Amino acid sequence: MAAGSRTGTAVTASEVAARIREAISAGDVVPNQRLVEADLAEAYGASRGHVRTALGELTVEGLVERIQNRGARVRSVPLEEALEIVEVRAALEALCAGRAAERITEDQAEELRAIGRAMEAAVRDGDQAAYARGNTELHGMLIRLSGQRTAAATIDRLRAQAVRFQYRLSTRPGRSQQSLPEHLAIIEAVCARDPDGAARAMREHLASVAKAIEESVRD
Amino acid sequence: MAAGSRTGTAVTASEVAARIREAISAGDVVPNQRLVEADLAEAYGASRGHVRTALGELTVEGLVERIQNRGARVRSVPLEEALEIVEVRAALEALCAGRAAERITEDQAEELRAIGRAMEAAVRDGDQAAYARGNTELHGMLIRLSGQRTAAATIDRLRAQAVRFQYRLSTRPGRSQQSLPEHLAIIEAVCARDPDGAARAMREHLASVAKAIEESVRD
DNA sequence: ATGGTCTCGATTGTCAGCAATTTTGTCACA
DNA sequence: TGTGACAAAATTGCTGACAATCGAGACCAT
Repeated sequence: MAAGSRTGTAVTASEVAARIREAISAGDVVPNQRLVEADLAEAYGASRGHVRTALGELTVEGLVERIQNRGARVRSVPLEEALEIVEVRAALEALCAGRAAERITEDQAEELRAIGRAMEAAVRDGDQAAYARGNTELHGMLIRLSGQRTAAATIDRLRAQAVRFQYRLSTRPGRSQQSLPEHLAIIEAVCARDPDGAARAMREHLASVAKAIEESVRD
Repeated sequence: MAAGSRTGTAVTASEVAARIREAISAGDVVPNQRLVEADLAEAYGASRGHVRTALGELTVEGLVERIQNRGARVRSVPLEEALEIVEVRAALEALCAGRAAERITEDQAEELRAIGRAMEAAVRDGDQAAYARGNTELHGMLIRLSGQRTAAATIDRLRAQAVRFQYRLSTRPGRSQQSLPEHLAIIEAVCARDPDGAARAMREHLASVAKAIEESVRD
């Protein structure tokens, strides 16, 4: 609905896919919501054919579920699978954290510490949005520093699937107080160029995330 | 070419995708080989539209590369990326091996040991095909035992991408002699219900695979 | 021979329309 | 009121035709 259609511009299938991906990430469309081809086509100013192929892409990526003759809906990821995803992310982000610790330069280490300080400040000021931003930056920077493109792509895809749980978590009161020391431990280990320590700290952090997700669903 | 078209049966897009996946795995089509839509349509007895969506799927999976107006080709995975893939697989299969060690029953342990004995016999008899079969069974069984569906799917997808290097490796003389003890160590740790040991043994095994791949390309 | 331009064939990309299927709405009847 | 049958609407699935694009080879001038 928020999406206007610019007349004249031809919107490709991958552009449509990107828009839908964003809409899912932002929570504009919720799990199990139907994605009607004709509606999307009008909303994004694309042909139905392009919308169709976009939905195909998203199905392979695991964001969308399709049933024969019944159309596409946003896939609803069950708790059990979300925990699996966090487990896999733990393995991969631990790998990345270790590699990052091996490769980080002094300038980059200072940048990482700055993120840590910003997150501390955010917790002190109770600024949830700033904390979430720092969280994203931290994980993103470690993945970038690792130079592991395959792991990066895999993590991205998995995170997109579990976005609903991530969202729940970040708005949970007291969550940042708990995770801040975990994040600082990761930063410390990476800046100390301790690969094993960094990997361990990352695994512990994501184990705590898994636990928090489980608790947040119990309510 | 080997693929005949059964007249009368309607071949769906995912069936075509499966056939092409097989063809890539089996080495019937080689990297950089063009995949012409009309040819595939005739070979598999499908419409061009179905072939098109199949190629779309495979592109998202990373098996196929598409260039605007120039069609699809089998993606050629560079060495550097193949090593990244093995690294990611190491992290994920180590996770699976650990979980398998936690969950394995006595019956399953005996089955695992049987695979180990078969692999020993294959090396003794110089039966490369049997060894490769055991290798596949072993890794597959550990992944299944772990119960980690997300990791399983990810590993599958990655392995399909790097299949060319796997193939090179298995035909390399002396390779099985080197990897047999690594495999046996994994089996032993899993059957001893030692998760950390199993994970470590798996990581070491895949580090050795990475090294062997690098060497095999240098020639 | 070399380089440039042009044309043609091969191939991909796109669309509109129709067929098939599911869902929704209506109505008669117990 | 509830239920089943049936018609109508909505939606997806598919195909065939056409437009757009690219590469190869012919042809020509230098």
